[in-house]
Amino acid sequence: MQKETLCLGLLSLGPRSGYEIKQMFEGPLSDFYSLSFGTIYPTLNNLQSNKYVSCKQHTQSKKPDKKVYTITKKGLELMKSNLLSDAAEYIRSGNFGDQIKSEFFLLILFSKYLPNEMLDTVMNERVLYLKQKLEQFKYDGPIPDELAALRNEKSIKFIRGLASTLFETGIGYVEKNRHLLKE
Amino acid sequence: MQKETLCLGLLSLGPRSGYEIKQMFEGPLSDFYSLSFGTIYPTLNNLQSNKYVSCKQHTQSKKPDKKVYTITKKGLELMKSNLLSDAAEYIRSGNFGDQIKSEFFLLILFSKYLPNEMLDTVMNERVLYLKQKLEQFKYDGPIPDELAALRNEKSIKFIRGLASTLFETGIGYVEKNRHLLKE
DNA sequence: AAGTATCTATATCAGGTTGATATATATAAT
DNA sequence: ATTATATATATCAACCTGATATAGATACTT
Repeated sequence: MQKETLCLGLLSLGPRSGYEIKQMFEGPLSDFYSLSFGTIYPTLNNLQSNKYVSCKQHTQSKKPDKKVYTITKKGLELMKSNLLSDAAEYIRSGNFGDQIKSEFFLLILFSKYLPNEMLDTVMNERVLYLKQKLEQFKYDGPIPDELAALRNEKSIKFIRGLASTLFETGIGYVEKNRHLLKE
Repeated sequence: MQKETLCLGLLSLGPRSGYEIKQMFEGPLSDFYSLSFGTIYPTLNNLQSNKYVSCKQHTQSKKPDKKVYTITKKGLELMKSNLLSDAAEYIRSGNFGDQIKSEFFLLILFSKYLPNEMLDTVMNERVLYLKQKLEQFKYDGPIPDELAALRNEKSIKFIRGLASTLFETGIGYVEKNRHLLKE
């Protein structure tokens, strides 16, 4: 998916700054997709100069200006149109898998060359990480209003459920089978 | 993990050409990690000029030479040493998650802007892909000798089991809950 | 029998992305 | 008082990817 379409899509969920978009990629989206500042900021500037988003500068005393972007009608139309062609391209290409780089997996793959202590630490930290992530996906307590609206979105519900199930399964498998890597 | 360490690690499983390493990334490794030709070939050349791998040219009549690389003792030592520092860095960094770019996830996230037919096709193709992958991970029939040796590796058994469980869970969830995205 | 497509096999490179760094201030912790 | 962390935007070298070039073998199709 083009970075423009992705940024427009995120802005369609509500007005946000570049910094806040990055926070989404580092938080709830981190297990699915990510973009760096070096991509986000130029993309937003480009979208703005083509009138796909509008920008309100929130001047804060002696802090750098906070630029909050809002998607325009023109931007929403472009997003919908691009999304459709992206989906068509996804089908056409035949690449239905995800692009993944897993450091953890590589460490497991070559684990016979690692001391047992190191392998244990890697496993412990990974399981801890997965459990934290699971809690975040399952969390149903109070959150800021603008995020609460997202909770009711069908796609968000579906994704949270999928992520929870997968993380639970992953944790269970690792805890049950990690001993197999030693012995 | 450095590309050198990764290539050495794969060559530690048996001698291979650059093309064959790429095939591993497109096949069984595709859901965990990948490198492109533009990275693999220069890396192998670099490893060779530093004597971490040796190279045997298999001249085939009028086909381009096939360069089969074998890890050296020096290379194995470098690999083990790098692996240890990579594991330490994994712990130190605090980044226990994987780097993921999932086109499928983005299409689901923005699925309310997609026509139902398109969403159905995306879902059908994705489930089909997951089922094929699952079969590959579970497959226990005859395979070439050099691959059969890998089957007995503890790490491979662990990973195949993990992948099978996760794919099964993913397929089950999508089939049971995909209707929630419409309505 | 000729033509098309796909597979093996290596190599290079433009273009795009990342990860690091720079800048500036506020706040929390030590 | 100092250090570390968080907010906030921007830029850029270094690196990686995806595309393209080359070249012959094999498979299939009309």
